[in-house]
Amino acid sequence: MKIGEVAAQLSVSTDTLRYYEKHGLLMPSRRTEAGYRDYSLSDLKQMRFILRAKDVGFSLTEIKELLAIKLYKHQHSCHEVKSLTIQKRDLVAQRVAELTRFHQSLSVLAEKCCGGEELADNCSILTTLEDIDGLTQ
Amino acid sequence: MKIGEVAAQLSVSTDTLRYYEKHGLLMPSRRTEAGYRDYSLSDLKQMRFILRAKDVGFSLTEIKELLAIKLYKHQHSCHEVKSLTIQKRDLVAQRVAELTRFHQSLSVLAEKCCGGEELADNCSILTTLEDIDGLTQ
DNA sequence: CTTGACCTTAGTGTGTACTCTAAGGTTTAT
DNA sequence: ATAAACCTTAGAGTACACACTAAGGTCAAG
Repeated sequence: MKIGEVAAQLSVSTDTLRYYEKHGLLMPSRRTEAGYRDYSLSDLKQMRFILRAKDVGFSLTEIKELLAIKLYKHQHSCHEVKSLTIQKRDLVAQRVAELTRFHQSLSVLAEKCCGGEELADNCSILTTLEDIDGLTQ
Repeated sequence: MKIGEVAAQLSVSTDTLRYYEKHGLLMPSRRTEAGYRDYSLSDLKQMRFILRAKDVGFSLTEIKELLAIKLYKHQHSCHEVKSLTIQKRDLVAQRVAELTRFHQSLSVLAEKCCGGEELADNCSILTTLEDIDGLTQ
């Protein structure tokens, strides 16, 4: 399959496929005489793997690690794979916690403000942001 | 106050202060004869505002908007300020939802895997990532 | 045989928030 | 007078994941 067909079938851009190739995530098995990329079914399968891994939140760098393990499965243990997954999960959990704090603070700010057409001269959002410890107390 | 003193007092780098200036967030009121930045107390106050706004999750671009409103409070309404806050809160909520889905998927993956020293030949994380709909079903 | 759709490469641009570097000037203490 | 500690600028580098561009080659249909 040519790059355009793969792109259409998987709903990605040809740029993305070339980008992944450049970064060692997906090399098409062969090239045509004219130098066009020629993707095999197994290439397609690998691209689906990449997209699914992205879907669950792995970065391209992490996916590259997963692919390396996948390629030589018998040289790696389940422990390694699970470890990567847990690490990522914990990182995501941290980020969720941080964003949840943001959300909480923004909610507090929003509740304090009347939100009316009054001039913002005494807007409680603005004053709270000026005021030390305005959100934590 | 010189840039180094401000930086030390607010625990930021001098680079950050220069960066904020370059991007229109904080202009020191004056310069010394030698061209050194000379920050006033009001500049310090504004920097604290910026840092607090960052703490609650506003981006520098959004903080710039807030500062513009703050500077001409009587030309803006509480509605505008609250609107920015709510918008940001909702954006954060979306991101939290996305990351929570990631977290959920990663947890499912992790639970499926034994995590032992077995070779990864049949690792369920790897096979699930290959398998269409493996996570949503 | 030419038009249009496709492909190639290398390289640049995007957004976010800095961080670092080079090459130099200033201030303060000794 | 000189060294250390500070300051200045412009510009490059970092991470992430692409998107876009230019300049050109290839392929299928009419």
